[in-house]
Amino acid sequence: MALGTDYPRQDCGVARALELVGERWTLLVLRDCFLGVRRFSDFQAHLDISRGVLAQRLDALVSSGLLVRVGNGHPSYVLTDAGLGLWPVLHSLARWGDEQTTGGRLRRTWHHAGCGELARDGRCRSCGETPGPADVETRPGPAADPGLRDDPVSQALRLPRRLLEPLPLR
Amino acid sequence: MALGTDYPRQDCGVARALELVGERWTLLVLRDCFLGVRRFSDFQAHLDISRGVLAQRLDALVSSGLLVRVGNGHPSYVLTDAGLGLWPVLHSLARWGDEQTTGGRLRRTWHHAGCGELARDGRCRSCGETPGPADVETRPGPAADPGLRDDPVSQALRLPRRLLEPLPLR
DNA sequence: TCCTTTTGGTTCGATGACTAGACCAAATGA
DNA sequence: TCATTTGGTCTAGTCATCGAACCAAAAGGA
Repeated sequence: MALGTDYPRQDCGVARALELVGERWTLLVLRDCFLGVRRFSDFQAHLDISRGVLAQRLDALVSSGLLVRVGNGHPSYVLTDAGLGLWPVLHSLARWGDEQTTGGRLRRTWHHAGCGELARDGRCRSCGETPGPADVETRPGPAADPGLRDDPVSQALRLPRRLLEPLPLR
Repeated sequence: MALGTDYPRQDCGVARALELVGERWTLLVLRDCFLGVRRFSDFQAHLDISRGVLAQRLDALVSSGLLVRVGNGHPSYVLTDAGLGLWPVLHSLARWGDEQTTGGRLRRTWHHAGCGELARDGRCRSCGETPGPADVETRPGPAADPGLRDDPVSQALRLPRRLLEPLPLR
């Protein structure tokens, strides 16, 4: 890997993970994948990321096997099993970020679909299971700021959504 | 925050979290804090990080309230409650990084002290509890590479260690 | 079919971040 | 008291990221 992106002499899973997902924007691209974003222009509209960096991040995620490029023409980018394994990381990171900056109120809530809300450790408060991302539903939470963005992706995310399902755009 | 480090127009806990801990090296500094590293020179010896960036990261972590500087002379850097809240993130990230790069064998294992090994979701396989970091013990795992480093911190981490306790150095 | 628009990029120059290495003052230890 | 360690700062060079312009292929409409 290129200088400035790897940690070659660290014997630790955190360092190996950060070589795959530690660059600027990468975890936000993957978060969007969980939310149902799949196409280049939708990532761009939702993230305000420069096109060059977005192209480089998508390429890197595909070549490291976290995303697959689906379709010949204008492709979709879809999480692989390796990418799906990041769900616990992204869920705990989202919760911690909200806790630090809103005093515990969430910008977005996470639910075991048809059951109960998820606790901090990812378990359903109602049934005690730890659902995978395909069984999780998300909704805007009490600390959401609807005035911050108005792109089509943000609009679609104002309704309850099942994770991983493509957003109803275009 | 400086340009290139924040995500000002993202209404999401992940973005807020990454503004606090998303810069290069920051999560590895915090990982070292959980492992018991507390002093500037020990971070430097263990991380091979440039001194300027290490100083900037420690300053930033102190001013965002994730670390406190303890002592007048040569200070120690110790996790606050806010910093301790990152334990689930770092544990799941370490596991995922190992899974991606060693085929599931761990570079380091995590145990509920005096009880059982931790599962991927942080629960003790033996008693079912989810211990906080103060009750977790860590040991080199089957995928550890003892030839990679030979600094004093790495040597101290070859024995079982309780998280958060200062390493027996100097 | 042709024409237009959208999409998915690439390329460019400017700016900001990270690097290794030199340097230094205060704290510590003998 | 003196030498060494520690915890930094500073600098010049390299690398990454930025916004903007540009472009070809794909998709959609007449």
